[in-house]
Amino acid sequence: MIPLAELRDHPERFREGARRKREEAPVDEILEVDAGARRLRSEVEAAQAERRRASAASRGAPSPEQRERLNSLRARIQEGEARLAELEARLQELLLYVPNPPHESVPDGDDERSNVTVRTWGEPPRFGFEPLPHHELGDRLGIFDFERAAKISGARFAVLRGEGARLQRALISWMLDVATREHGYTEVLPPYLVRPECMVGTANLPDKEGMAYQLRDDDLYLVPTAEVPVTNLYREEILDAARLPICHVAYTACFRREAGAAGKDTRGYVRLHQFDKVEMVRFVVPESSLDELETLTGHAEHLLRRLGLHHRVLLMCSGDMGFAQWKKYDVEVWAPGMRRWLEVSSCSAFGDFQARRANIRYRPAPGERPRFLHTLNGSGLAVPRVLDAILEARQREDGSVDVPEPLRPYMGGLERITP
RNA sequence: GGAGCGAUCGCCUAGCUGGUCGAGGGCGCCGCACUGGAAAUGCGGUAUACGGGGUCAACUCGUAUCGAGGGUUCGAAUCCCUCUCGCUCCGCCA
Repeated sequence: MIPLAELRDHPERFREGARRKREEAPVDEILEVDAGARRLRSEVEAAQAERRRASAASRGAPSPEQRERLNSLRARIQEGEARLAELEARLQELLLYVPNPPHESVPDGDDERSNVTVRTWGEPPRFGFEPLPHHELGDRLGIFDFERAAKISGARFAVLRGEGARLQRALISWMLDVATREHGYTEVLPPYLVRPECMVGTANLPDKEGMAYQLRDDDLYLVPTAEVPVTNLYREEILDAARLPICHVAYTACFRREAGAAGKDTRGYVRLHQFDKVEMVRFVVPESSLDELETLTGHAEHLLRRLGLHHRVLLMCSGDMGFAQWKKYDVEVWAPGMRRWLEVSSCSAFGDFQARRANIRYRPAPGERPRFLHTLNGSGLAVPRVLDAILEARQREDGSVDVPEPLRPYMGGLERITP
């Protein structure tokens, strides 16, 4: 949510922000509704002030004439209030559709072609043979079962078996341990079902309606990412500045309808309706927001370095970054079997955009007025694609796969998965 | 699923025989006094939103806000209705 007062004073900033993001923003309609609401509000307030005075003056025993006048005042006030409530509801609704303008360091561009590679780590692994894509490796190792997944749940679901399931579990545990032990995060294990206001708080609603699974009999959504429950942990709260930054890491399964992705990534363990992800969320003071984004991105990269996986960091251009983000980096890992980059983390700074929606504030110092804090989040990491990269990058000619060093303790010391 | 209780200012709480209640008390916090310094104590201050005025800062005026919405009334935190949320007990279940 963007501040109305700022939009009123500088509408061009938000028009420009939306233009850069290649999105629509109902700026003119907001200005119009706002102007009307303001006019009406002063009228209603004047009438209320009059009623208040008159009612107090005639306290206890209003004369018939006074009574009549007050009754007509009440009618006017009620009518005005009703119309005002409509206008304000409309205004609030419209404000939810104004995108967060990108930070000035965000490059302009239409789509992913304008993203900027800020750094690359490592080299693509070399093989003395033709490396296989992970789904073929997985078949040979017997760790994927897409056919039965489809039988029980449909397309874009996966069943992992044996060492595959174990490897996934190892990745989750290891990533949580690195985040908590080395990067200073506090682990939380949140609910997978959330109320609609949480989805609005993180801006997964109303703009991205249709992305999340909704329950039929209860007004709840299945979380599309841990970002939603974790960010909303402190909704409607005023936090002590001394507590900031608050850093949480959470593992959850994530559920996405992938409605707009028909035909995309249909092969392999890449794009699923349900997948595991470890997510980092930071609540910070506004001043440190963009530094925090670098820190957060660094944490995601660190995991890939430890796994020895070739990866790169992209600064998202304005047209490719999404409605709520202020600035965003994607971290992509190289999958040599498929010969393509896989997005395994998306690290975003939101400014106070989410904090306004979820009403998360902090008190800078005792006695001072509360301010909105800033939120950030980033994957650390999306598990399936990391697993893909591991399989593909660490495969041998005989179809076996070396378990990366850091994960071995989590696999009972297992060094290699063999067919 | 059944029964009951509750929702007030950062936190806890009073008010609920309708006006003097934006709202008392305590805690916390801020300032001052006292002190060598501190504790204790005393005094004062301490909500948010929107709008008007303003050297657009301090500040000041107005209006609203006692879970939400509606009703009764000249006037509602206080009375009535609906809803939401939370808690407790019973049932059920892992």
